[in-house]
Amino acid sequence: MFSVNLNGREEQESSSSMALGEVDFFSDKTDHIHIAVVNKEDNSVTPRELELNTGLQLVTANTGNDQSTVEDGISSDRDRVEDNKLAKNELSELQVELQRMNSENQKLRGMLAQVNNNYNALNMQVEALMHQQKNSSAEKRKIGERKSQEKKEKNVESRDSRQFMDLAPATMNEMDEPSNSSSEERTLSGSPHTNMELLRTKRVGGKESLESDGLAPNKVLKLNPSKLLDQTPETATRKTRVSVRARSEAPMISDGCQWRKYGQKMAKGNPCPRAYYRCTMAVGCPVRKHVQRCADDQTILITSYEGKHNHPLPPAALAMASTTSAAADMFLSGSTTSTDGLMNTTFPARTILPYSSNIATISASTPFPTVTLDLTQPQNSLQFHRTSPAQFQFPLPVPMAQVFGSKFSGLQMSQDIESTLPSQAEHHHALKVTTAAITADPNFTSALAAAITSIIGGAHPIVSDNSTNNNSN
DNA sequence: CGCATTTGACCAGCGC
DNA sequence: GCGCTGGTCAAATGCG
Repeated sequence: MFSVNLNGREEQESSSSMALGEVDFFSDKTDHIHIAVVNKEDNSVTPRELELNTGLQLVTANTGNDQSTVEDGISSDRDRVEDNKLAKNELSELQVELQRMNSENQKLRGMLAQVNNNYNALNMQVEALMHQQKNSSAEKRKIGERKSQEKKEKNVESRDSRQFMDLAPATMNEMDEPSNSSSEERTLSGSPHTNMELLRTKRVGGKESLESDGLAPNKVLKLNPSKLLDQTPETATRKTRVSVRARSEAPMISDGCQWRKYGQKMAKGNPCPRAYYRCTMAVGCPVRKHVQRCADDQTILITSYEGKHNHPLPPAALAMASTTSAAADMFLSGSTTSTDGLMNTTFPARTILPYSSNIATISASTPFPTVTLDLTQPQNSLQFHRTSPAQFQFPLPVPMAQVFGSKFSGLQMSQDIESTLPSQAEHHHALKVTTAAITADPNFTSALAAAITSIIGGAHPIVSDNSTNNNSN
């Protein structure tokens, strides 16, 4: 026996002079309930059939006079009544759940839209910054050229030679083989895209033809960061260096790829030698990496990756490759939607990057724009280094952001703007989980793969297989 | 013997 | 022009 507060039409009935009534739950109909309305004054019973909303409005509560009394009814139908009530309760629960999920979905859509807006705004800022830097460098170059021309003008009697110099860059642009480095450099500053293509073309057939699709040759090092920023995303990604700092006693972190050591040098200011490795998983793979211990803390292993794999990667290598490639691509692609940086991976990083809660910094003060992933910070301490007076911050793709989580020290970029996107607290838990996994797991690749797998819900078969993907070193 | 590593030499960029 | 430095090459060496 319980009281039922009925909304709508039945409530109107209860508020009338025939307030007391009986609800007949024995009816077979689910949408109609027979109510025997009892007149208070003469106790006459008037059978009524009301259309009841059997959905969400049922509330079990005692409401004093304004209530309807439900009788147990006929004992032989008691089971059916119970079943009916259970079904209705279940239905209402499902509808409540559905509503809750809908509202949650709406929230998520809103958040996604907000993040997309932030991302687009940030990309616009990056592009504006690049244009600004490009213009300023072009002005400086013009000034420099003018000064040098004025110097030459003192030595050159004929004015015609100066006019020739002014025309030189445009002319050189159309030449296949620039005759000297200075003119080449002028050419490079003219049209970034064309120039990078030119560089690539020049290298093919040379002694480094194997690397024609790969790393920056020494000539490319002449390019300053502003020029690098002007490159096409595809080319720029190859020139971008992704550096990973991790604590490890091992001489090299296991990242799932096969590497061959081709050199070792003592670097200035560091007692530990720097080892040079190239990827040997495919002939002509342009990917290089440098491994060096930190001078300050020799337990920290600094691994720098350059280039893009030209072959399929094993699952264990996929995580790192996707992460580093996405980092480089993220940094240099601006607003492009190209997934070029993820080439040869089956890991659709961008498709699983709805949110990002991490702040990162990029260093463009080096010859290469360098993305630094710092895994040495204490976990869950959301912080980033400030090693340059001005920096530009933007969110990371989720594979990096969530894998490296709050350990991410940041990407530093010597620019004059600073903006910070709002972090989203709901990701902190996932970040803690993944970063904790990395911290606890001595095998870097395993932790990466496991973390990413957990992030994408196992949609991609990233499986850590240490026995088959061990590093050759 | 084949492959990976080591290591000195070489090259190019850059600053003075 | 010279020296320093980073990066790469290739012969020598080691290892299974």
